Amino acid sequence: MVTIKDVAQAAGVAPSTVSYVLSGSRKISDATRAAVQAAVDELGYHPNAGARSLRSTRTGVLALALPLPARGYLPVGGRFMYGLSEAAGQLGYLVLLVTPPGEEDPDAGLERAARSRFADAAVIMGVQMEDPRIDAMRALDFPVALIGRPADESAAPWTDLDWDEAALVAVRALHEAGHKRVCYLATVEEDVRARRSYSVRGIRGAERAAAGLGTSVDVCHSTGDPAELFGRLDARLDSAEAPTAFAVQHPAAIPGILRHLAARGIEVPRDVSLVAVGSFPEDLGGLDVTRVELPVARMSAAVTRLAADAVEAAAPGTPAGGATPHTLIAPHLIRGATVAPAP
Amino acid sequence: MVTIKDVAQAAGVAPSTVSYVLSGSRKISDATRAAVQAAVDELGYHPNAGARSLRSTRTGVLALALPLPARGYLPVGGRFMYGLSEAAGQLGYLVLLVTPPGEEDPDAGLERAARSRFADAAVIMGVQMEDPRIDAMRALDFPVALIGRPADESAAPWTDLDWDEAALVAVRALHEAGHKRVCYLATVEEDVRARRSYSVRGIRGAERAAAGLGTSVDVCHSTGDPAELFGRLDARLDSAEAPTAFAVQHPAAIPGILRHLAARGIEVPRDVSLVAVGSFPEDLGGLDVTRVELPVARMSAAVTRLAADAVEAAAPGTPAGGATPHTLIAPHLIRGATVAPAP
DNA sequence: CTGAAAGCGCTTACAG
DNA sequence: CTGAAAGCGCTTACAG
Repeated sequence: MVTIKDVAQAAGVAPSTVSYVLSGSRKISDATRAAVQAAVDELGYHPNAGARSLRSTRTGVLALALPLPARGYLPVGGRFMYGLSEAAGQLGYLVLLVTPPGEEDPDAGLERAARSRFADAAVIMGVQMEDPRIDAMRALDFPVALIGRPADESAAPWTDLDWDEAALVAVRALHEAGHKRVCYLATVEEDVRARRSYSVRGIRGAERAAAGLGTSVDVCHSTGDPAELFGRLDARLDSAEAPTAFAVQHPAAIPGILRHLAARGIEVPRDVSLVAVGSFPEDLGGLDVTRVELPVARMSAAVTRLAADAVEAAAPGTPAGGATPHTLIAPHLIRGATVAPAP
Repeated sequence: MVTIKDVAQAAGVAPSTVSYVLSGSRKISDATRAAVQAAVDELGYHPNAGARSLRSTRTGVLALALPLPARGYLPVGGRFMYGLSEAAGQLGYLVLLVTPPGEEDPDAGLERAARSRFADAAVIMGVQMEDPRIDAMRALDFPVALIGRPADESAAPWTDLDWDEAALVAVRALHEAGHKRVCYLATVEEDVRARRSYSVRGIRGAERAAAGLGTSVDVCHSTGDPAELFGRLDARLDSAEAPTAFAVQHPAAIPGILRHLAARGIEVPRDVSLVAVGSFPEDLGGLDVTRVELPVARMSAAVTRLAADAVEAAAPGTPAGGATPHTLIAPHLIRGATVAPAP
C-alpha cells in the first residue's frame, strides 16, 4: 500500500508537506508542489480513508437511510439512489446505503452508521410526517437532510416536491376539462398508514382541491397487489356515481391500470381521463400520460447540497446559523394524451 | 463521542479488554464480559469505523460499482442495490455506491475507492465480457465479485443467471407451441455494444436455440426510445415473414410493447405470443407474462457471499485457494398467459 | 484470565 | 516557505 511517507520520500519532502499540497490549506512553492504532484501521480497515491477520517473527523461519505422495502421493490428508491450517488459525487461525497435491519428497530442501522462515524451526515428517504429518525439523529448531534417535507418543517433541512400543490394541479386539470367526479388514487396504503409525507400531503392536496374547486374527489388508497387494486377500481367504476377521471399518485401501477381499463372496454381518454402525480419518465414506457413528474435529479442535487451544508454547519467554530433551510419544488403539469373533456 | 476508553473506565477494565470482549477473539471471564457489555449498552458505544479500519485493515464495507446510467435509469440497478444492501447487512457489511465519474474514465471512482480503502471488496455490476474493471482491481490486489459472467470465467468470482440457457428456454417454449418464426428482442443496443455479459449471452443463447431447434429466430436489438422500438417492431410485423412470437430480454419495455401491439389490433396471445427473458415481478404490473425471471435476491445473496469469501481469501496467511468460485443459476420458466399455439 | 504498549496513516497546531 | 511531533481511536502481538 502506498502511504504518504512513500510520496514524501519520492518527492524529497516531509509527509506533512504532502498533506498540505493535497489539502491546499497552506502556501507551497511551485517547485515543491510539482515534485509532490509528480510523486502522487507516479505512485498512484490516494490517502487512506480510515486514517483521514480518524484524524480529521470527516469521512467524505453520506449515509442514505432507505425506507423498508418490505412491501416490495420501490422503483423510486432505485431512481433516487442513482441520482444521489451522482449528485454526491459532484460534491466529492460517496453514498453509503443503510437498510433497516428489521421491522422492530427501524433506525438501528442508521444509528450505528452515525455512532461509528461511517458518514458525515445522513440523507433520509421515505420521510414520515413525524419521523423518529430525525430525533434519533439530533440526539446524536448528527447532521441530516431529508428527502421529504416533515410536519415540523424546522426539524431538519429538507427538499421535496410540493405534493399538496401537485395534487391540486392534477385535480384542477381534470376539473377544467369538465370532470365533476374525480377519483384520487393515493399511494399504497402502507405509505398512508406510515404517514409518509408524500402520501399525507398528496391526499390533503386532493381534499383541498375538492373543497376549493367544488369537484367531488373520492380518495382511494392504492396497493401493491394488482388484483386487489383492480377490484377497488371496479367497485368505483361500477358504482352509481362512477368517476369520469382519475388522478393517480402511484405511477408504477399506471400501465396495469390502463390495461385493466382497456380490458373492461374503457378507453382513455375517450371514456375516462387520467393524470399521474409524481411519476418519473422511465416509468411509463413511452406512454404519453398527462402528469406532474417527480423531479428526482433536482431533489437529489438539492438534498446533497443541504446535507453538505449541514456538515459544515455542524463543524466546531461555525456560528449557529439561523433558519433551517429547505428546497420546495413547485409542480409542473405536463400535458399528455390522457385527458379529454368530460363526456 | 464515546470511545473505547470511556467504556473501559465505566467497566473498570483496560481498553484492550473492551476490544477483546467485542471481537470475541480471547477468552474473557463472565464477570468482566458482563461489566463491559453493560457499559457498552449504557453508553451506546459503537467502535469508530475509521480507527478500526486503520488498525485492522477491515472496513466492513463493500463497494458497489454501478454501470453508467447514461442511457437513463435502469430499474434493474435499483433492484440490485436494495437486494445487495439487504444481503450485505446480513453478513455484517454495508454497501457503498460507486458511480463512474464520467465517460472518459469508467473505473476512476472504483479505483479511488479501492486505493483509499473505503471498502474491503468491490461488487461489480453490468459486467462486460472483457471487463477492464476486473484487471484494474486485480492490479491493485483488491478483492472483487461480479454480478455477471465474464468471458474468462476464472478472472474473478461471479454469479449470474444462465442467460444462454434462459434464452434457449424461452425460445423452446415458443417452439413447442408451434411457432416457427420467432423474433428475439435483445437488450438495448448500448448494452450489446458494450458487450455486457447478459446481452451477449442472451443473443448467443437465442442463436443456438435457433440452430438446435430448427426455428427461425430473428435477433433484434431494443432501445430506450419507445417510438424507435415500436418502429422496429412494426418493420418486423409488416414484413412478408412476420414473426408469430417474441422473446423479449428488455422487461421494462414489455408494457409498452403490449400496448403498441394492442393499438395495432394485435392481441396477445391470440395473434402473437410473448415470453419475457430476465424480468422481475415488480416490472409487469400484475401482467401474467410467460417468463424467465431474474433471481435478484439469490444473486445478491450469492455475490455478497462471494465477495466476503474473497475478502477472507485475500487476508495474509490464507492459503492461495484453488479454483475461482461461481454461482450459476439455472433459468426457470414461469408459464403465464402470453403464449398460445401458433396460428 | 487481563493489561501496557506499539503503531496503523493521516492532519494540524507548533516552531522556525 | 517547510518540518518535527503529537495524537485521532482502535487492535493485537507481547508480557505476566
